[in-house]
Amino acid sequence: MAESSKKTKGKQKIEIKRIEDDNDRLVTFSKRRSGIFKKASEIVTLTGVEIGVIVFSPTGKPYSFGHPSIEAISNRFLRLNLEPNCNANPFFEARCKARINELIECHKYLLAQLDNLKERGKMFKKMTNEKNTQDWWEAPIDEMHLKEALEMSAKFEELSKILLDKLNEKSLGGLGASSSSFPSQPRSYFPVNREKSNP
Amino acid sequence: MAESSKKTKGKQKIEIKRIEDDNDRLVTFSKRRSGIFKKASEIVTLTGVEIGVIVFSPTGKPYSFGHPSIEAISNRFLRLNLEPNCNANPFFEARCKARINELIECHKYLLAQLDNLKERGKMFKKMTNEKNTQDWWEAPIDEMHLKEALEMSAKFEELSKILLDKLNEKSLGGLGASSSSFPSQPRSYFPVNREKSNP
DNA sequence: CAGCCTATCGTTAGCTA
DNA sequence: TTAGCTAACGATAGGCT
Repeated sequence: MAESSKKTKGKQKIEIKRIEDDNDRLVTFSKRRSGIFKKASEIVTLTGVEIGVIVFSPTGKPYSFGHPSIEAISNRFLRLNLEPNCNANPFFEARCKARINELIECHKYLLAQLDNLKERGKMFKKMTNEKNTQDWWEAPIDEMHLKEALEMSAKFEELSKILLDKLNEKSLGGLGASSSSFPSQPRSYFPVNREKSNP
Repeated sequence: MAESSKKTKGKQKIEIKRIEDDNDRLVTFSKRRSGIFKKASEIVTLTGVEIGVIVFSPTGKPYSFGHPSIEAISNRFLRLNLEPNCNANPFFEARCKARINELIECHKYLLAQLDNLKERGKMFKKMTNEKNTQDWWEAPIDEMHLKEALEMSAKFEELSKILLDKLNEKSLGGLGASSSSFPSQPRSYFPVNREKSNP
């Protein structure tokens, strides 16, 4: 049929070079950031590796994705432990701990609800084999995202524990010799390929 | 034409779940790692942002991509200037902030899922007015608890904000007003939408 | 492990809201 | 800035070197 029937031009090929238009650049950034975070999430699920991504938007806002956490990745890569935090503030610490604990509780609750509903969703699917009902149910369920959410929950707990640990350790930690191991390689693009001390 | 003329099956759809076969997992990791690094490189060229990616292979090897460099990203994120001013606690603060933001992201994700399922639950109830189905559905749904969960979520955000504020207060009052360079709302993924001082 | 090869699938440019 | 929508484009599963 006539090409006039096409609603949009669809995705067009673009040159990989700076997008000059401010708005386009921002939109492209947002879309691609999401894409990268999704890819990162997928490679974690598929291969079970650890990954961390940090990106600053054109406006300077930081966004990050990390599994199991940015901190864990960062520490593993930098072989760096938390600074001793000389001027520790007990009040602050206590507050922080309390908050974290509340968040954990809240999160667990949400997760339980989610799991519960998910189960029920499955029951529903089993009970109704008619195609029309199956349709509206099946479409938005998106098993993958549910699974992801569950995994994120596990991650959440882990993060919380790490943070609490750090809060406790904090006053004990020594600064010292930690950070010498940062790779001195030219690490842009592609493998760093450093030798590993513990394979 | 006959399908026998096809040389390969091409890319097949796969479930996003752990690849059990060791070799497949490794190959997929390599391919996708390349893909992610390429995407990272492209977003840099297209939008001129700063990004850092660190990933550990299933065998434990570290690979990284960074623009302008992993250190720069890492430092910017951690609000570290590599200066000998090791007396400070910006490490702790920055990490704490990053953590909170990850939790927020995670939490919002879960909440969205929950909301989604809740909607579906309502639709289901509308569609089935038979008492028996209503029974197994209604019982465990517990609308009140759902509402509670949603409220807790709001509370969660509030708490997060409080915590972030405290973190900021602390850095200003605690040590010298030295480094205000790190945005006071280093929210990762899914902005928290606090007021901004410098848009 | 990295490269090549297709056929497919997933991502996203360009618009609109 | 986030949310659809299309139609193309680009990434990649599977298979083989």
